[in-house]
Amino acid sequence: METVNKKILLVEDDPNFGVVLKDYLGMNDFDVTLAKNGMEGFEKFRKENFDLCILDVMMPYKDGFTLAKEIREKDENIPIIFLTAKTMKEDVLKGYKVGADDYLNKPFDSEVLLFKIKAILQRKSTESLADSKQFEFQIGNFHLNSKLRFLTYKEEEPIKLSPKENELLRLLALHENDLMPRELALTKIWRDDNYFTSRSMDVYIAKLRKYLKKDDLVEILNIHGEGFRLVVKEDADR
Amino acid sequence: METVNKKILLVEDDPNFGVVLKDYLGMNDFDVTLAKNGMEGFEKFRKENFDLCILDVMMPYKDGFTLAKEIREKDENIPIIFLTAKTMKEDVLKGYKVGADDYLNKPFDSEVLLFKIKAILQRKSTESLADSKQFEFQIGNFHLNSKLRFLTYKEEEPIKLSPKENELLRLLALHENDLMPRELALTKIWRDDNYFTSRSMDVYIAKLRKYLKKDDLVEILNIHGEGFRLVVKEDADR
DNA sequence: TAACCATTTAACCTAACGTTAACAAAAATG
DNA sequence: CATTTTTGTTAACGTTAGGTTAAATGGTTA
Repeated sequence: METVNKKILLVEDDPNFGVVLKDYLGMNDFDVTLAKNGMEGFEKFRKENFDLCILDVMMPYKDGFTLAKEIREKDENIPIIFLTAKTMKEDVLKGYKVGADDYLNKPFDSEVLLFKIKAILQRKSTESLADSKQFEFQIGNFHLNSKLRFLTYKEEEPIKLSPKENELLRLLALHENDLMPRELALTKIWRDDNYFTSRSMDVYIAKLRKYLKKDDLVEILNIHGEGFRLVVKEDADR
Repeated sequence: METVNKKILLVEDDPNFGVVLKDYLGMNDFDVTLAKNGMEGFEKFRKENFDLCILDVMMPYKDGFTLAKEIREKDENIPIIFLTAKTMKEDVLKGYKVGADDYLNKPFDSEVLLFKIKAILQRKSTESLADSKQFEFQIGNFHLNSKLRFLTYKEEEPIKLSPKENELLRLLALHENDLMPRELALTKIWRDDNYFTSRSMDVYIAKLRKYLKKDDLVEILNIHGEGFRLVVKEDADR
């Protein structure tokens, strides 16, 4: 089968290390573009469509986090792996805020990096099955405009939705009458699947249920241990 | 969320190394069963449902390759990783013949093993998404939706099934009118074949019989000492 | 700084689930 | 036909997931 190599943007200021890593990844069937600093990295990012970014944190002029933030503005889904010399907690936190997919502390085993890359790309590729560009939904007698974050019941005044409410309802709508796995919402919306994000999600399910109570045809059911299901019953009139 | 740990069968004759490795994997959220030789390894493999096998090649009585061949006869898809002291070409070839998924030469970096395991399991799990599993069944007048865990009788309100009820009924349906061996359900669903899981399964058979009582055409028969049979009689009307 | 809003965290409660025990019935064994 | 093994059924129990409300946090804006 014809398979195109995955494209990786590698931003690393140490030229020796950068070239070695680039060659290593190249030998493993990745197309690697090497940038020597954050500035150059962003330029290259804008010109090409990469599948994954590997960013050194400690770089002159523009550090990895700042670069990541800029990259995220252009593409909120691209996987980012940080290379960092320090294990400092604040750095890790900072990284997660800009949506790091993984971390590696230098020095690291190159084979480990390879497996992380493969694992992330695989995860993303299965996730993207759920990716959709649909932003408007008819849900029973409700209409959801996910771009404007409006939920309208019949001819009433639209209800304003918060970002999280909106994303969650949209994800449910994308799976209308089908299972929307907990894990999917947590990784897509909260970007982290742990006890607290899970509880947070439950809070938002409660909020959505409150909104949706207006329409008897619509309800959010739980499938224990699996996720939720947005059920839209057939209108008896039709 | 209910996430069951992956089960690994580790067959390693060096007791010290075996225990260390078992503990290390255990710390990383794997359930590891350790066997001291090929014989014991195969016994344990038959009793439980593992997700992956790690086999030492050099072992007394029964070497890793022979064991792998036996394991492959029972399950042609289970991932196998070989641990070997030598890098000899013929061994590598021999390993690939029995379908090795990966190799590690001793001594190896434990973190590398960890990433190999994760990568392999992830690959297998996405592969298995593709081999279209059947999740919907017509059972007499019942309809089973195994994805949403619903059992619907004619036009009545669907009955919610618990995960175990659902899996068990699905397994019976896959063997409709045929024997569904006890051992199969126990290893596949309970992942362990012992007295207690066996009694637990009987409890679930009772629950399913209660649900299925609505339809005279459907019943679960026991075949003493063998297993169960989901019988669907022909509808006289058709 | 105060006031506001979205989100997270905490606390507490209920429902769902699976296992186990206990006892009954049926089938196999010899 | 007495005994053992396997299966059937019910109920109690402990654990975990989910539901709900309110308070804490944190960022933004006036």
